[in-house]
Amino acid sequence: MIEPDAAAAWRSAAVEATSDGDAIELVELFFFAYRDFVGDADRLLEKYGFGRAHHRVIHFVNRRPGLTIAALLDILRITKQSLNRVLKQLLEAGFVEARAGVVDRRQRLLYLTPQGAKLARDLAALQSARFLKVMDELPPAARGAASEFLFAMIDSDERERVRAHLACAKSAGGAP
Amino acid sequence: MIEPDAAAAWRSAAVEATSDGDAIELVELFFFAYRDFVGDADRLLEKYGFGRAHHRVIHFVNRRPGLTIAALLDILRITKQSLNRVLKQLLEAGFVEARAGVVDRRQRLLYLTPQGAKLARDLAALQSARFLKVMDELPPAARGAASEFLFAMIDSDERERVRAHLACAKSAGGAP
DNA sequence: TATTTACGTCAACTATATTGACATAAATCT
DNA sequence: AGATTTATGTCAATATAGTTGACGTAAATA
Repeated sequence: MIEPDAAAAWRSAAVEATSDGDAIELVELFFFAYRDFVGDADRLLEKYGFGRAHHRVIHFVNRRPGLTIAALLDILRITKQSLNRVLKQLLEAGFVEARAGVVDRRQRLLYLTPQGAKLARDLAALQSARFLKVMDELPPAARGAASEFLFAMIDSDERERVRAHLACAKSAGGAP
Repeated sequence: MIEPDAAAAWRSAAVEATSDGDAIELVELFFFAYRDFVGDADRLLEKYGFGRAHHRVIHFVNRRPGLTIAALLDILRITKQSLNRVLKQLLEAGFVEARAGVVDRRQRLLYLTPQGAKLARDLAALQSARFLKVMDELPPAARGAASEFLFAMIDSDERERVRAHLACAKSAGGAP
């Protein structure tokens, strides 16, 4: 076999150097990959009458219980008015709850209710499943490269913040 | 040095197997990476009064000159009414032109005008630049893995179509 | 006490998508 | 040739997710 499959062909072509044409292909692959990636969750959210905006709130509150409004706005990069609309819906529907901050009572610390936690688990399971399947399909040597690649795609002046977010979420999610 | 950087640490952790927790990290990295990736183009489009929807049309018409409306709808997965709004703007602003199909005169074959082609080049340059920089930062062995990873992230029943699209665009873009 | 901070809210607007109905011209089937 | 299907355009109403700007309130802080 001269060309086992197209993915392998791209790979071998890109090992030495990456041309401008290859980069455009990556642009398109990224577009299609993200489209399908969010599609999984969209179908589940529809059953609850929620959209992607609700998903993002549920996701990040799940990852960092006790998140403040300001911190969430900083992650999502939207205005408080825009967040407030979806957050209000999630609060009223009983998926998220807000407790007054203990150190600073102006802050509203966000937590998922059991119902919200279940939806978060279901959504995470869908999206994790895609990644786990992908990692299974990929040769072992390429697996770590995926996260390195995604991390490198983030604005360099944002990486430290993302790294801190991941580390914080890891400790928050891990210990009881 | 025990831990040169966080990306390498994730890599070594993921080489053997990918856990559920790792997958959630990938979900977040994908979110942040896509957010920053589209941000580049957004800032340029703003100067023209265009949005992401216009970008997608310009991108795919540039990649496949002579694309029909139906083919574009199939790629973008939106309704004709939604496409029509942005397409009309692009036609009126002189970035895209439509010629009647030669074999089937009902079809409107889409092409970029010189002005549209310039914007397409500028947008592509921005997004390619990010990928080229990323590929430069990544160890050579990880470069091909990026496209393999993105391709694997696409719905399996869609991959053939995407592969065909890339092959077609490659030949269309290459020859004069 | 004065000011700043964290957050909520009302209002108007934009961009992008949807569904549904209907129109037209060209291709194709019978 | 007439009937039907196909490719596309268009009008209208609606939904979601975002924006800017202005104003309010309670709590922390200078």
